[in-house]
Amino acid sequence: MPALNSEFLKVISERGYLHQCTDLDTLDQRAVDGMVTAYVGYDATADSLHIGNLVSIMMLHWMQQTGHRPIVLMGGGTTKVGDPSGRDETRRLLTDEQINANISGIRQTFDRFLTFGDDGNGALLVNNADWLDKLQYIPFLRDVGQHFTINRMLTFDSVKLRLDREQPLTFLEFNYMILQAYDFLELAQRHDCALQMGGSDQWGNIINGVELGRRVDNKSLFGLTTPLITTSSGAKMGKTAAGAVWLSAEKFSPYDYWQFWRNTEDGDVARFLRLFTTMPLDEIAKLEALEGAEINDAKKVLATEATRLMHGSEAADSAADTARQTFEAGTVAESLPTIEIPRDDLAAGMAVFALLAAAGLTASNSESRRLIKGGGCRVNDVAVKDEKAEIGLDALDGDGVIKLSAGKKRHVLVRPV
RNA sequence: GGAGGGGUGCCUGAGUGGUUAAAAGGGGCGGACUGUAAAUCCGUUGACUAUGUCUACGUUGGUUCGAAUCCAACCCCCUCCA
Repeated sequence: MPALNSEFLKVISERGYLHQCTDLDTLDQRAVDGMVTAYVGYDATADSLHIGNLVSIMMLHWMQQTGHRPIVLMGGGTTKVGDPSGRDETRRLLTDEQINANISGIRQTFDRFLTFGDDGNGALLVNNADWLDKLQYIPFLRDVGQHFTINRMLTFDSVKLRLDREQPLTFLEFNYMILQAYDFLELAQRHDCALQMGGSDQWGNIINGVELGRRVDNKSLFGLTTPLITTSSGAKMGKTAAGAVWLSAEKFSPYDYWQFWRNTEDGDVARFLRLFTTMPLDEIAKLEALEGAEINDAKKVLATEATRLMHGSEAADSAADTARQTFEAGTVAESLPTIEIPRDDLAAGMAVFALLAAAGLTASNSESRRLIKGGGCRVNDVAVKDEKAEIGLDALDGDGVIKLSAGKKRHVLVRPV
């Protein structure tokens, strides 16, 4: 790879965000010559983004930090179609209300990473429903559709894989790549956007946009993708006991978020520090040199820094402190997740398995019983042996709470009210 | 429209009348070992205050003492033909 000259691409490349680029040298020169405008699109399939979106968010962040202008494209229009990439099944169709609610949930995340504004390199947030909803079918087919051949569309992974696996692909979904390509064209025309970025699974969709720009407006547009982030043992990143790792604090608490990063595999720590924190590379290099149990120190830095970016310093420090008290000092941290239960219920005696389920540590009473039978449940750090065990007010500790644990890592405080 | 194949638990996938809440693997959860890591080993993996009851093999009915398994209708998917 030739040496990069632009600050933007240097950072992107050194920190590990760069996977593929349509024309790296020319893009590099553009970024040296002046401000580049780039976008990443996010479909509104849920009311929060998740950890898988974080790489591209960080890339937008660095882009702005290095003097360029990021655009966040909310897929209010494309969500109505559904991206078939990487899926065997048609996406569930969402209503307009759901999509709009999801968009308002998602946009909050970006305030942490980008500075929005109309002047200079202030970030923009746009919604492709603004132009897609208004499209006229025949004019669109004539203006845009003529530039796509079915022959070529069938060769893209998003389509090809589905057909190869003999899974149905609806005509609706088949149109997704055209609409995404058209988005790029619109953003190029409206905001002089020259670069689309995204995950490696978006490569096909992205180059369609690049080609459409050249054919329709004779513009030279660029595409750049990030690698799919997996753990060093090969698993897809971002699955925990609770499901996906969400970015919104409502769906996934800062404490859980901190814990997620704290439990990173050894082999991933340095890579994740580069990708998911803004620490200088030389400091990361120092942490990377740690070996054995000392890697835990690097993991704590990773957890705190990543949480700081997402939820702020206060939440990050608090999560780190809660973890320290719980795992290292062996004390009961007041800031652990807490559930409240009626004092009368507790006074009458409550089955531990019911409490586990009520605390959300298990999904059902049956699961609670299995947990207890397997020796995985503790009350105030004492293992519960009898699956029918009950506890009452006498289980309250000096602070008036009960510490309930499922396994070694998941703890909840029970507070009578 | 015609012919054939198929729809099983979170996923993949066995099972063609009865010890089948359904083999096996994956994933998840818990335990042991550790460093809140990985690897490995062990246990567990429908619900219900529970030696039992209920719900579950696309849907709805039927046959039978007994159905994921047989029959009928319907829904959905795939392949080939028109």
